[in-house]
This record gives sequence, C-alpha cells and structure tokens, in this order.
Amino acid sequence: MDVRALETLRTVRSQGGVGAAAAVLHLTPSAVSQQLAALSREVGVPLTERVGRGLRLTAAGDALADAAVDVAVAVERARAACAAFLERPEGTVRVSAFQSGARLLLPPLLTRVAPLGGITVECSDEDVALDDFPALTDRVDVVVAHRPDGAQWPAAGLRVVPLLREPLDVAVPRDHPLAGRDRVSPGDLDDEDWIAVREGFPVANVLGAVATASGTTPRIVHRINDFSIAEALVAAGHGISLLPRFTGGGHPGVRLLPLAGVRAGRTVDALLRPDTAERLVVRRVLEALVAVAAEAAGRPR
Amino acid sequence: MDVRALETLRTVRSQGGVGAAAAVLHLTPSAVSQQLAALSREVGVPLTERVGRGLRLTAAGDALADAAVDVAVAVERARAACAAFLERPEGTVRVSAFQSGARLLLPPLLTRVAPLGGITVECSDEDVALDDFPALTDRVDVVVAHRPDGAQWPAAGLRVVPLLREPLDVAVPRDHPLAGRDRVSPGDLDDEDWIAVREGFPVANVLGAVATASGTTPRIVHRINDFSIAEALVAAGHGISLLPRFTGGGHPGVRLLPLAGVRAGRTVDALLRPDTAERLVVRRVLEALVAVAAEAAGRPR
DNA sequence: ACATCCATGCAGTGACGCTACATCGTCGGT
DNA sequence: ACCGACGATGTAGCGTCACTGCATGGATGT
Repeated sequence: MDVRALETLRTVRSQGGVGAAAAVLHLTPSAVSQQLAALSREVGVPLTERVGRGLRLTAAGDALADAAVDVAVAVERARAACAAFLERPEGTVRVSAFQSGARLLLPPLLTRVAPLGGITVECSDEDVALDDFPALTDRVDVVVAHRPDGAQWPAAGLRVVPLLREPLDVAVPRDHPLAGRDRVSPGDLDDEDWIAVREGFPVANVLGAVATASGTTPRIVHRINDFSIAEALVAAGHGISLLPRFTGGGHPGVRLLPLAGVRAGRTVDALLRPDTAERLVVRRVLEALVAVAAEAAGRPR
Repeated sequence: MDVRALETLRTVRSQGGVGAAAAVLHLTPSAVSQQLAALSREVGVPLTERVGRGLRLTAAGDALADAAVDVAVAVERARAACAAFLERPEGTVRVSAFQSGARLLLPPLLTRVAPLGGITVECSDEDVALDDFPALTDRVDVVVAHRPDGAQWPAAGLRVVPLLREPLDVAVPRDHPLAGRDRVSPGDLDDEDWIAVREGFPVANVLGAVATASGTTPRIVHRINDFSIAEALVAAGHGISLLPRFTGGGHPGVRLLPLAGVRAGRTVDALLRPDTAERLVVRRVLEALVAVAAEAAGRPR
C-alpha cells in the first residue's frame, strides 16, 4: 500500500477526474489509472466506477480516500518530527491569494518571513470561483481565500484558518451626492449604476442581499473582479461599487461609506490540506500570515 | 518517504540491530542499512549512531520511529476501511502462545474461529524470557504472553489486551503430607524441594516472593519451563512446584492447593503491535481469544 | 594477536512504474 | 444520425530503483 497511490486517489477525488489529477501530480493519465488499478487490486474492492465518460469513487473508494488523508497527515507529522531536530526550519512554501488579498497580505508576509532565513515563499495570485478554492490546495500549500458572510467551506479534508473579517463598504466618487455622508443605508442606493464581480465569485451575491433590503434589483453595468480596477472605474464616475474596507480605499478619488442596516462583509481564510498543515515550514509561514492579517485588520487605513 | 522504510526503522529499534531486523523482515542486513541511509538522507538528520559494534537510534531516529507507528496505524486503518466493504473478513493471522497458555487457549480458539470461514489462524508456541515477549510482535500478529503479578509491559508502541488472571497454586503429589489440606500458607512449605522455572522467565521470582513471606530461601532442585513436565515430576515425587490453576491440574497424581497469606498469580495478556491491531481479521481473532479466555477463567476445572 | 561479529560500501540484476501510443466508450454539434 | 472530441484504460518499451552477494572496516573477547 503505497502512500503515493493513496495520495493519487485523494487527488482524483478532489480534482474530479483522472486527467485533472494527473496534471496536478505531474503524471500522465495512464499512470494515474494504473495506480488506481493496482490499489483496487490490492484491497480487493473496486474503488472507482464509470459515470458517463468520467468516473466517480465508490463508497469503498471514498472511505479509502478519507483514510488516505490520515495517512498523509501521519507521514507529514513524521517528517516534522525529524525537522524539529534541524537547527532551523528550511524549505519552500507555495502561497496563493486572490488579488485584493494578495495586495494586502503578501508584501508584509514576505518581509516578516525573510528574517527567519531558509524559508522560501513562492507567491501566486489565483482568482477562482468560490467552489474552486478548495481544489487549489492540491497545487498550492497555503491558499488565501475569501467567502461572503454566511458561506462555509466544505469541511471534508480541509483545514481552515480564519485570517480576518472585512466589512464591505459602498465606494462612491468624491463628487457623488452621497460622498459627504458618514454612512449610507440600502434605501439611499436605489437608482445607481453598479459595478459588481462576476457570477459565482465570492462576494457576487452580497450586492443582491443589500438590494433586497431596499426591495429593488440593482442595475449592474459592469462586472469587474479586480477591486483596484473597479475602484478606478468608480473614481471616474462610471458607477458605484461594494469594496472591502481594508483592501480598497487607496484611490484619492473614491470615498468608502459604511453600510447601515445590513451586515455586509467577507471573511478571508487560509485554506490548507491537513497534511501540508503539518509541515514545519508551512506552520511557520502560517503563523506569520495570521500575524500579518491581524495587523492589517487592526490598523485599517 | 516510504512506509516500508519507516517500518524498517521501527523494526531496527524493537529488534535492537540491523541484522536482527533484517531477519524479521526477510531481507539482508545490507538492504536494511541502505533503507536507513536513504531515510536519513531524505530527512537530513542522522537517525542512527554506532555504539560498539552495533548501533542505536538517535533522538531524531527515536522520534521518527514513534511517528512511524502512527503511520503504520493509519495505513492499516485505511486497509480496514476497505476490508469493511468485503462481505466477510478474510486473511491469515499468526498467533503464538507460551506452552501452558497454548494448551489452554489455542484449541478452543481454533474451534471458535473456524465457523467464521475465510480466516486462517497459524499457531506457534513461543517460550521466551519476560523481556523478549514484546519483540515477538514483529514476527507474530497476536502474542499470548504472561507476566507475574506486579510486572508491567513497556507501554511504547505495544497494545496490551488482558485475557485472564490465573492464581498460582502449590502442586504436590497426592501422597504428600499436605495433600489433604484445602489450602497452605508459606510457612508450611519450608524444607521442600522445589521445581521452578528458568531465570528471567515470567513467574521465576514469584517463588522467591512466597519464600520471603516465610523468611527462608527455597531449595530449587530443578528448573523446568514446561508446566506439564513439571507436573509429571511433581506426580513422581521429585519435588513440589507452583502451577497456574487453570492450566495445570490435569494430572491425576497431583493436587493443587491454594496459597493463603500471599497473593501469587500471573496475568495472561494478548500483545499486539498497534498497526496489526487495526487489521479487521486480527480484531475478529482477538475478540474470539478474549471470549475463549473468559470461558477458561470462568469455568476452571 | 587472532578470530568473530556486526554494520556498511559497491557492483550486478531483477522488478516495478512511468511515458508514449492505440483503443474503446460517451457526449455534444451540425 | 453521423462525426468529432473528450476522457479513461490497456499494451509495449524503457528507465530507475531496491535488493542480493561479496568485500571492507571497526570493535569485541579470548
């Protein structure tokens, strides 16, 4: 019973297919298929079943994949047990973040980790739909993800470390009629042009929730995922938008107005696979990330 | 990080050397040495250090061996998770027992397991010194071992399942002056010839404890490990002996007399490695063994 | 001082897993 | 309804890696 084969099974489940899993594992689909076949032969139970032109794990396969997580955790714990005897933690950690989170957190993270020495942090920005964040943990060690208030990550085989909660404010141009107010309520926002994010992305339906509070449907004229672009559009008078308080606000032509009457916000979490969460270097980086997030939330601009 | 290499490290620790571990694992010492070298190279820490002409695990090696137990447990749990989807548990389980325990427990164990079908039980008798019982778990799945009152098994990486406690009675020939008594006290036993077990074996020092209760040192004339041989010698008038109540007593020429005033007994346990204890077939056999032991202790002859 | 025991290094060989390619079944498009 | 595309699975060939066998070095006890 090879740990690599178990890992492969786990990846096939999380990626939803042989081909996708092969891409993540840097293998050919054939190799993945052979590993599954060997594993199935060893335990004497079919682990996968064809459905359409893809496949799905059987109940036994699902149980084995669950157990595979524990195996991976135990193996990484073993590695960490030895790494504790090294004078200082060493290695490289891959961190990804959605754009606005990356702008807020990655620079201070790197400056905080640098003096530790020996730890290499590889950053990347990954903007994906809400449902696709967990699967990123197969390619990246620490995934900085965000979710709107109320949404929850699937608990299965995923470690979630909360970083910060960020209110969503209404961003208006400085010459807007509401710009002088110190806060606005949903009713003030009828008959406005909105700049929203793409469907399926984390804070897409927050705007809907705000609008239902005033009984109208918002008029969405643009769909921009990158908040800094949205901010520039707001400043230029092409509409108003919902922007996170700590991340946005850098643009001189934009005013951020707190929303009264509705609770609108998003939570930023770090997502990790349980096994990578056991790695010593990963834990060091994660600690730094938590500290950086606390600073960012406690000292908003 | 291979589970087999971790297993090897664990075995080197429990067997106390490369050669012994190689014998247990059916490998050459060279292969074991190479596995350790590869493992050490992978974690970047020396796992073993030479001491005399043998070797010993370093602190890091010890920590890794501890973690290796958890890995093995997780792997076996994974196997069991799949085995649960098989219609009935299948496989072979190796059981060993010291002689008297084997005579008492193995026959009913086999008859109880047989109707389950698909489970093969391979029995062997293993009479070793008290300290050597735990190491047997590397070669045998379930080790039926015994220990005198007060002794404890080393907790490290060993699962202990108590089976029964058995008082030690004084065995005398039927024509002995004490044969008519319904119990004896230590003072009655001065000036007797004793048949004891070899030094280092489980109940060796019980006789000493009984003797100190009467202030004398026992006169040991024979050292016989097999209780049925000792029983035959007692019947022939060559001395008296301490025999376990449930196991002995089959010989018509011997009377068993309970000891008053001192608590003399032994405990019979099943010893398993934590990982083999997770195997489904092993658990089935173990359940049967516990039931058999309860019957044997509850219905003494 | 020598024989013995134990762990380790090195060359040869066998097995195992991967890549590349071909095949089969299934699903959309015209 | 056919055809093209996609996704998973077998097969041949190859490379790699781990094990065996033997030789070496160090430590022990007679």
